[in-house]
Amino acid sequence: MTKRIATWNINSVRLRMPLIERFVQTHQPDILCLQEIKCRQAEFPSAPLTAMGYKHIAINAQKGYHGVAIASRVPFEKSFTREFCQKGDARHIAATFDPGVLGAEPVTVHNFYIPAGGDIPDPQLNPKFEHKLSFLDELEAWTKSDGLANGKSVLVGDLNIAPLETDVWNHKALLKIVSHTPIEVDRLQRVFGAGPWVDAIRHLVPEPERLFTWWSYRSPNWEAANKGRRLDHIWLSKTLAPQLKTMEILKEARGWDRPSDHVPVTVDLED
DNA sequence: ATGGTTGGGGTCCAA
Repeated sequence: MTKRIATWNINSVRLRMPLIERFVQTHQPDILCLQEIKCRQAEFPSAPLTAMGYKHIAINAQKGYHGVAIASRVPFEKSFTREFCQKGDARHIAATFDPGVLGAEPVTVHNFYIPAGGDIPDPQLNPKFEHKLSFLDELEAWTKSDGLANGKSVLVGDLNIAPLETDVWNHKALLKIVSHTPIEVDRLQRVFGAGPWVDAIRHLVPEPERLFTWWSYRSPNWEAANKGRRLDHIWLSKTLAPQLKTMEILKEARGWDRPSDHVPVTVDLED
């Protein structure tokens, strides 16, 4: 059976439960990775998710900010989190699935919410940008030391970086805008250069086709202006690439009532 | 170059 993995920066999970229900009804993801849940552990809407079939839930929460969760219809063997930059932020959670769920071998799904990085693209002047770069450095070191890509791994989430020229609406205009600056794109490339990783979305839809997963709230006519960026990602260990069948970026979700500024991204993996 | 909007928590910060 093919399994569908979805990633979605939900921007307050409590507020968006009607949107999650709508997405689940139409797309039936098996494994749903959420970022920016913005609630404490006890406030996470586990009951309605369980009622929708997501009986296996792992949460890394903090009050008010950030927070990530994995809700799955298929059981996972274990889940774990890692703290980055010793800041106490809830920006990572992972779940390891037994052989038979996502192929013949165990597969770990990592769900990330990488720091946005503030406005000024200079780590000397902007501690948030420094945090973002440090987070990426730590992630690179971890993927190397633990051989994340050598095993069977899926890495999803809001990485807050649009690495390619066609991942933004205007490459030149955004070169000094945090999310598309050469310095952070270089760091991200180092993360994924540290192992044999495949950008699942670009593997299926290569450049120069433009792909966006986020449109700012600050643009009243987001659809007409279409000044988007591809901030949300799904990467696979290269050994999983043969199982990759399809992907979808659900752009229409940006137009739903009281939307997140990010839309769901899904891939289908054959086992 | 600037300002635009949204969410959470609480009278401002993060995105």
